[in-house]
Amino acid sequence: MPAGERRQQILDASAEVFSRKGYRMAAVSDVVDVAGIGRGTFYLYFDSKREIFLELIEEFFRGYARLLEENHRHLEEAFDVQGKVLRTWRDNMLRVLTYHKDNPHLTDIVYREAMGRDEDFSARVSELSELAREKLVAEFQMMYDHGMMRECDVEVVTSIVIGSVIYLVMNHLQQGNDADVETLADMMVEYHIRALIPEVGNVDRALRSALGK
Amino acid sequence: MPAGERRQQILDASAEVFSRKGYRMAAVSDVVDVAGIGRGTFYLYFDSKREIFLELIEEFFRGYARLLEENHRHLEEAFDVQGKVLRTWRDNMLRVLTYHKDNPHLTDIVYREAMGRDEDFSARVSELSELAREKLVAEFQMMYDHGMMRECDVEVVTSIVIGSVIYLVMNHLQQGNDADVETLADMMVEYHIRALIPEVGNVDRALRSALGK
Amino acid sequence: MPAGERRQQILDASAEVFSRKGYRMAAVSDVVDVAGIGRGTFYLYFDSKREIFLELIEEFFRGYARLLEENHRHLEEAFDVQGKVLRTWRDNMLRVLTYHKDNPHLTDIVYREAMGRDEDFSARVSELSELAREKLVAEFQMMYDHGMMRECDVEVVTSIVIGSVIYLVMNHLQQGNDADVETLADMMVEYHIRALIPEVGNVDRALRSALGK
Amino acid sequence: MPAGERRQQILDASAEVFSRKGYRMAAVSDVVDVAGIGRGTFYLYFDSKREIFLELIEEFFRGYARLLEENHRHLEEAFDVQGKVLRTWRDNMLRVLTYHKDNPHLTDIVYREAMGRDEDFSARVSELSELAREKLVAEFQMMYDHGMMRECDVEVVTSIVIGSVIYLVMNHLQQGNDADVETLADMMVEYHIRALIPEVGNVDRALRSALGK
DNA sequence: TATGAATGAGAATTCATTCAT
DNA sequence: GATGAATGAATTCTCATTCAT
Repeated sequence: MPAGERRQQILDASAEVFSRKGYRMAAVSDVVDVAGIGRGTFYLYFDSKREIFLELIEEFFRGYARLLEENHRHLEEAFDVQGKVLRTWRDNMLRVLTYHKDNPHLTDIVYREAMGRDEDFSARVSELSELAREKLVAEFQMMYDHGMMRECDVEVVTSIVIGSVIYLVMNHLQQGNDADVETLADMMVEYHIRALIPEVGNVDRALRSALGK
Repeated sequence: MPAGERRQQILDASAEVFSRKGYRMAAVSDVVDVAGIGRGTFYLYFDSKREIFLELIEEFFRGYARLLEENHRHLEEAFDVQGKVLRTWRDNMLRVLTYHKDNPHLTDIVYREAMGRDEDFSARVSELSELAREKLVAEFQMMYDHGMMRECDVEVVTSIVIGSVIYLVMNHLQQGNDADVETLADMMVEYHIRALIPEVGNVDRALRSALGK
Repeated sequence: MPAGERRQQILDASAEVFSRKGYRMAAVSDVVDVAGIGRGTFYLYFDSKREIFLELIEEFFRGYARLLEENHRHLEEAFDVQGKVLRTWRDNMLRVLTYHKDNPHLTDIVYREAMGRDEDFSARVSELSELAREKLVAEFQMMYDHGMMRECDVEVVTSIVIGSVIYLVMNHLQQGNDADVETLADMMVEYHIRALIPEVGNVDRALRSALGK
Repeated sequence: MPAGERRQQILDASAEVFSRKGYRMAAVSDVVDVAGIGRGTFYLYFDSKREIFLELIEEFFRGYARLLEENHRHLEEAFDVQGKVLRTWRDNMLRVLTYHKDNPHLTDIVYREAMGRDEDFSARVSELSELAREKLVAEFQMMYDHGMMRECDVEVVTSIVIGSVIYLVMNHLQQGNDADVETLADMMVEYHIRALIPEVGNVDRALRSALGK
């Protein structure tokens, strides 16, 4: 089997195992059993249990960062087109939810396991979280600067939105709770638009624009 | 030393240790060192490391549940008084944030550590989280039933609010992030009132009523 | 059992095991079996297998260094007394051989195991060997300076004597080969006096003086 | 590449690696890396790590035994020629030192590593050492029988000489300690002649004869 | 009640050897 | 012949828990 595939196979197995048992409870033994390989083979591809766990986290944030940058670009472009911003923001939210839904194990690992204070990797996790957060702050700042948000503390607002996304994902998109991701995105967007719109009188128009109805 | 005090002393020590090092990294050894007792003494008061951890979690949720019930009662009573509901809701939010701020170790343990999938206690944590969630759902349902919320999915809204609270607490009230809890409560309440108010035209009045300005 | 005794008990057991099986082949498991203690108990007293091995080596060289200093002092004092030097040198040699005979396990470990290139401790072993060697060089230099040795390269002579001592110890005093240590000392002393005496004509007198016959 | 050459190439690589890292620390991996061959190729030429190590030791002792036999023959022949014995003995010593100097890796392996108690090969090493020793004992016995040595314990004397040779080699001819091998041989021979000569009055003549001065 | 030395099950990791290509 | 990916037995070390004092 080609080295790349074998590596991915082990990554996949470990994602499943870490998600199911948690980092500490998961033994390398469990991972190799699921991957259907020998104990030593694991160490041909990864230096340690810690390393593969970090790799999964990096993988999640790599994809997430890419997505957020894409979103950022879409939003920037949307400002040039009349009435496009909110619709774009809604599409961005949909992509964020979809990303989590499509990567249930990684999502689980990042939001449940990696948060834990494990001196082995909590520093790196904080760093990556912070990077993601900064991208979101930038996005909100941009909307704020374009007068699309009422007077508010952008940092706090970002926390509110991120928290609501994470909690929504964990409660409605994980573990068989497969709510319809489009509906959830619409609800989220409506919620935050109502909360943030500068002129409440424009709410209906804004919602129509964002949700395409 | 009286048994009760000794027990609490150990609980306090373990809260600090678990919060600092995490459940898995924290050794019983660390706890007894901080508590200034012998290794065996620990086991006179608690059956196991798992048990004391669960006890801390129960302690957090016991206090939280009491608070939420109190909040619920206040809200119920508020419905009888003209223009009191939103102000009460704001007070409730303040109490929720204050509770977390006043119990930083327990907050840390519950939201960072206890989330982890550990067969030792994740079942119980889910159960307790669910109980807390149900109380919040009930509160929102009550507001909804009184026509204080627009047409929406109460479950989803509850998730959004809970997520925003947790993330705000973890990012703005933990670890030396000493934001002013009243200001945060006001921001939160304004945010969610704007998002949820049935008639957007009444927003200013609602905010004035809620925030007492 | 007092901590000091327990520690010594483990040291003794490990000396026996390391001497019998060698550092690499000896498992911590073997040591605790011989000591009659639990696996974890070992780690209450020593940080690692490497550490206890180094401790044994340090123990050997600590005793050896003390002995060599004592010898040095005796020799210095002997220069003040007519006809005492060679006799003292013979007593010193006897003490050296006796030290090795009395510490068979440590001797075995130092000369057979510790010589091996193990990056874990070979540096420290070299350092200690060098210290012992320097003391012996000093002793020979002192005799040389007092005109008790013919013109020669003191470094080379020291190597010759050390080598002969080690090989004699390993072949005649180890593993049940318990030759009489006094006889061996006499043979050694006679050998080296003959090899080193400045005036060959004085040999008989020198030997009589050294061997007390 | 012809099988014989390939085999020797691996032997050379392993000699270097074992000498540098020691038997236990050296991985088969290191050997194949140095030899520039594949992992499996190693096992086409040698059954195991143990086997190649033993092979190196056998190689050392094969050469050494050959040399000692040659020395023995020279000595036997020397007895027929007036005043030739000591000169021959000196030449023999020179060849012994030269052999070690010319085979630094094997020397290192035999005297540092192979001494270790490793059930894998220590029995064989003892056997080979004993064979070499016996040849040297025979040589000394022959000299003793021809009245060229004073009354003494030949076994002990052999130990002394072997020990001095080994220690001299390890301290003055290994690892960049590039002493002149002829000078060392002369010093050694002078030392042992002085120590062993039956009539001390003949020492000067003996030394002149041995060292050719 | 309080103690802390002792325990041993369990986990991560290494590396000599095999074998399908 | 040559290769190197795969293997798994074996080893070191940790730490929650017990129990004799």
